[in-house]
Amino acid sequence: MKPYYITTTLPYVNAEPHIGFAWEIITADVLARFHKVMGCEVIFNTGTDEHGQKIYNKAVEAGISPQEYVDGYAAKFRELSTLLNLSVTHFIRTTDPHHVEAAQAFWKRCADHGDIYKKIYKTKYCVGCELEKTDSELVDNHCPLHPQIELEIREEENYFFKFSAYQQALLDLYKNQPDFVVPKEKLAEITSFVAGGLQDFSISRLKEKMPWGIEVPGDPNHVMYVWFDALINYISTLGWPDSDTFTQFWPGVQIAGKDNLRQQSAMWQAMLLSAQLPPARQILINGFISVNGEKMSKSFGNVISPVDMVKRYGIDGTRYLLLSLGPVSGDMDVTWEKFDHYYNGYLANSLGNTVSRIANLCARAEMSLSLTRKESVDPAISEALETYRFDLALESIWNRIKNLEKVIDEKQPWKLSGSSLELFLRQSGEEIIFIATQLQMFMPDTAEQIIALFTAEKITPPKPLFPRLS
RNA sequence: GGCAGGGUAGCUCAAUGGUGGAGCAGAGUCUUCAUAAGGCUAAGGUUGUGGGUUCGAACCCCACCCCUGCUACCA
Repeated sequence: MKPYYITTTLPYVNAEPHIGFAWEIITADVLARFHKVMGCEVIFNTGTDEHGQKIYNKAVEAGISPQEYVDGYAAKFRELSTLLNLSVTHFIRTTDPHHVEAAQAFWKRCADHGDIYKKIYKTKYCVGCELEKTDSELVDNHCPLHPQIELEIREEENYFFKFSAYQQALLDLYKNQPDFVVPKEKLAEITSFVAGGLQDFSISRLKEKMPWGIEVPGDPNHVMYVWFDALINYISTLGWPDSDTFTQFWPGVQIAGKDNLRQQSAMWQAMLLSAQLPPARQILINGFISVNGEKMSKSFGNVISPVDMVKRYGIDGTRYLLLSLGPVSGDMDVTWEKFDHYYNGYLANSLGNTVSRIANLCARAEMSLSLTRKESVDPAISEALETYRFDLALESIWNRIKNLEKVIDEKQPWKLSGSSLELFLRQSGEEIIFIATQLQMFMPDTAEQIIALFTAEKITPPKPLFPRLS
């Protein structure tokens, strides 16, 4: 069987699971299920990114050990698989012992290849905040919170990765593989970034200042910078360095948010090249979800969590609403009102109601139809999924539902009887089973329920699949 | 500032040189098998602005206005 490997990015565990990540992982799930249906052996990876300064600070703040802190969040992210009915096969935590070993082995390979060196790293420090500041945080080269205080320059010795050595190799990769990053605007963006010149980046932190990380091999005074360690999960989860699974499944497809473009499609690829491993097969970049035109944030109080969505719309309702949002490449704006509107229109009134109509007609007729399921994927759907247009795939399914509704109105089966009624019920029953079969990747439970309903010995009037919201 | 993408019906978007389309919302109408669901019909656009090329422009060219993203060490 052909191997197919897909992975999400690992969410950083300093907050509750976010709707944007739910979107990312649901699209990954559809791709995983799709490839499985197409006959591939599938590995679907996700997990949690657990090291670094922010987590360390939060743990200290909460008065618990970093490990306790991340254990709590890792459990919550693991629950997403159940919450959203995901076909995840691998869940990796960057604190897993195997990942730690793999990260150290990876570091050694980069070092052996001559791509890691020590350098004095200058940081800007605001005495007012007692914090290091990055350039992007500064206004006019001053801390925005303490503009009257001059920033101190502090120096520390860090390990650096020779990112700059991979400029040409990355440009060649983008050129030779025009679908390496999708959508293509993002490939253009990363190409222009890399073409503009690369600076080596620091990949370690002094342990005495920030101990929560993987120890640098051969230097107990340093831990790896969280990015360097986290990216390696994509192969450590496959058992790298010593594993047949790795050789069989790598390279794979990576899904990431647009804020991750550079890390995934440039830094990580350079790291792989340095370790003399093949680059990823493809990076799929998705946009952000905003709420009513505003960025989702706790301070605005407008956060929509996947848990809340599932409570209101059910698992498959949530999956549908997120998948139908639109081309995953762009940003999408949502509101609860819009979600309700689409839920009622597409799920309750269209799909759910059509299933009820036909099932009721069948039940009244008391005929034995003996319908059976047939596995097949509509070419329109595989075509849409090859280009990651989840919205178009769903649209093509809903066109069939709409058409079925038209046929019901035209044929007026409630006025039919005998063989003409049987013919109608058989045809529409087969059509609804076909529709449900197409829905399997998107709404697995709903699909099974519909198929079970219509392949039953005796078809009975069902409960509403998606009760209308008032 | 530079680079990239975009501005089409009230809303979300489709249509890349040949009579501007769909869904949703709103209007009218038919129907009752169904979750007060469904079908049909009509209406709705000077395609951001100004110029140009062309027999013909939403589409190509020039200028301008507006929106979004990127312009590296935040995980």
